[in-house]
Amino acid sequence: MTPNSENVATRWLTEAGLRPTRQRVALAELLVGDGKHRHITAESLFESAKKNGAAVSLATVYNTLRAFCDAGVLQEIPLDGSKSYFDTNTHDHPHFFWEDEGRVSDAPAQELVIHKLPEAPEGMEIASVDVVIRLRKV
Amino acid sequence: MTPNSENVATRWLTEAGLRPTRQRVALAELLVGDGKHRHITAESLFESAKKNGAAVSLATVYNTLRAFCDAGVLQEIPLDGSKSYFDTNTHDHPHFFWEDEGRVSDAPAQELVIHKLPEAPEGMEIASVDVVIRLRKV
DNA sequence: TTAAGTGCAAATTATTTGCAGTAAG
DNA sequence: CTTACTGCAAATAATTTGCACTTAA
Repeated sequence: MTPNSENVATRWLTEAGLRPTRQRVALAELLVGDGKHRHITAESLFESAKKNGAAVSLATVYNTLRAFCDAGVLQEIPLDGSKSYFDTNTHDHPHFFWEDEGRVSDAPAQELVIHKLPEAPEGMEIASVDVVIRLRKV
Repeated sequence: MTPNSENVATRWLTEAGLRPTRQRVALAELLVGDGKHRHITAESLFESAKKNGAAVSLATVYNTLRAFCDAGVLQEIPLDGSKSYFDTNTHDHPHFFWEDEGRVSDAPAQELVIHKLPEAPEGMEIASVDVVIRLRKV
């Protein structure tokens, strides 16, 4: 927790048009406090919060993640399987999914070059292009 | 239902090493009976089965879809959101996801050209590359 | 002051499982 | 015959919601 991580978190929230409540600031601090991107699930964020002594209920973690997504400062990573994964990096970029660990990480974006992309059908536009590279042990 | 769709379905099952029971043949017929690819959910397949007079329980639909995936003749489509989608086309190919309808369709594969792909990290190999193009109304 | 946010516990949704019965090889 | 499959109902897992309480603006 850097000295100004709370300010970073608070700014991040207000810029997204979200009221910086105690719980939200605590969660935002864990997400963007050090300027690095994170890949989390509701459960994993809830655990880190507890570890950091932040009193937040699991329901609030869910509601907060949903609010962050709606505000556009967080993005859900499309994976099959039961849990939802979120990423603080909201730019289109590829992900590695480590099948045996059930873990997500960023794939180097500059190493993915899409040369040609299908056009959106009539009356539609492309909201995003999600690329997930699934990895398994050799 | 073409005259030989039952044979197609039965062959599809036995080739996958699955016992062609009455329920499985009925479901396989709905999936591959006419040689076209399908995008379905457990619920949607259950509904079509009922509509076609096939008596199959929902639990069996789930178990069967899981068995088909394990056998490699069906593939889960990675999407966020609560439901699981499945595709009878098991080759790596891009999908359109129609956000407002919650529907999946194939994107023209020949129009996606990936020119450069991140390498798999040490000790890992790429199992598949999933590309989902999310569409929204203009 | 007041609308938005929070925390429980209960509800919902998608999916899986235990187990007794049924059927395919 | 024997082992895998099926169906139900109950269990589980992730997530959402209703509602009384709290708090930021």
